[in-house]
Amino acid sequence: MSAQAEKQTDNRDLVIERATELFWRKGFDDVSVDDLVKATGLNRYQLYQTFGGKRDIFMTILHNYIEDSQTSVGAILAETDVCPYDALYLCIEHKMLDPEIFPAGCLMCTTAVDVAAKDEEVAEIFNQVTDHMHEMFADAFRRGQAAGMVPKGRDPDAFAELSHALYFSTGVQARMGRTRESLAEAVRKTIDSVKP
Amino acid sequence: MSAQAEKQTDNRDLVIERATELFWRKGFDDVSVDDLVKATGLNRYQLYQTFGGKRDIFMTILHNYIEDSQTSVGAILAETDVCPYDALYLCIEHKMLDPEIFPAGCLMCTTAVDVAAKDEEVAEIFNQVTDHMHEMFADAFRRGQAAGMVPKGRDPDAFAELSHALYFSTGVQARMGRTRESLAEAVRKTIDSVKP
DNA sequence: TTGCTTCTAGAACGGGCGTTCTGATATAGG
DNA sequence: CCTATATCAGAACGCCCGTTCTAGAAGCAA
Repeated sequence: MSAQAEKQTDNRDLVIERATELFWRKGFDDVSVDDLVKATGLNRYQLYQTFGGKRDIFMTILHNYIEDSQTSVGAILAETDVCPYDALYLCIEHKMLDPEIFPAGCLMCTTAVDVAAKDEEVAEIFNQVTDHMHEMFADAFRRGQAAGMVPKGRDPDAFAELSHALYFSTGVQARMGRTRESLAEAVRKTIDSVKP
Repeated sequence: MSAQAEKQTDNRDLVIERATELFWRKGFDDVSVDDLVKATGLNRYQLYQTFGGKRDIFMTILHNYIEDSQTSVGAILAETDVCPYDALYLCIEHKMLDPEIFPAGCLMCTTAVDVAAKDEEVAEIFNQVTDHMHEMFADAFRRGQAAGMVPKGRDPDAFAELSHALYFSTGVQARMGRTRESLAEAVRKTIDSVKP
């Protein structure tokens, strides 16, 4: 019983992981329920019973993806001996420039363009996530200021906005055929050029 | 004959304008041929005879959009009495923050995420456009340096990459429910914070 | 008017979608 | 072993898509 429950959990996590990979790479519209059946190993019956439908599966993996993103970005920004600008690069590198992920970009970024534009619920979620991420980057910058790593005169909110800009633009450019190396160098160069 | 030819041209331009508006706002996949028939006033027969099919219509309006973008961005960057950073803001404002356009974002940006990721021809076009835009921004920066408006020590390529980053991220954020005012202020603030 | 070409509106077609249904199969309790 | 419940694979359904086809209206020269 306990072993079975555990196996169920494992399965669910694995299913979410496989579905995430699919939506991330192809975008919501280009993933069919057939694709999900093939990728997850679940049949239609299980898929509909467990999640409810295609959009419900998507919402589940989206929430999961957001939580993971916030956790990993938070962990990188929490490193007290890394200057905020370098931490920003590490966040982008970790989320989008890993060869395992590239050129899928960022699921939030892709979803923002093709789903959020026509789905208010998703748009509202993204507004909240964006606000939260903004605070995380601004806080990291303030900690960097307190630690004397970045000048006190700079505006933490401006740093947060710059972070968003680099993050989202990397998510777009990854999907439009630019090479990983070229993109990584561009991000690195841009950050270096605005570093105090 | 000449009047008819002129009317034809007018019609074609109008058709392209209407189709562009549709694809820009909704994205390639969410525009049906029925939508195009209703929006353009052309019937299926004319549409297929004139352009060839949905993807051909899209490629036509995409090329047209790119040409217009390069022209208008080039014109803004050519203003010799505006510093490159301010010109960058004006470009973004003109292309994406106009209330007439907002919150459609940028057609290239949207297409990059949902079409270019699965269409090599479109990806190749975007690589060329991106390179061209990069040169335009870098050149403008060099002219600004020559005119003494920005310090000679800064890297024009880094400025061009920053321009891309702000441009693309604005294209994403416009479509995810952020208000025009908030986005405009964010762009303004980010640019100000990295200005020398 | 007649006869011929051009254009029009929408029906028709084949295919893929998300979702639901169903008859066969596996599993578990008596 | 037998029966009842749970699970399965995929057939079926209704819908919308891009594209093609077609019967008839409109335009026009003779």
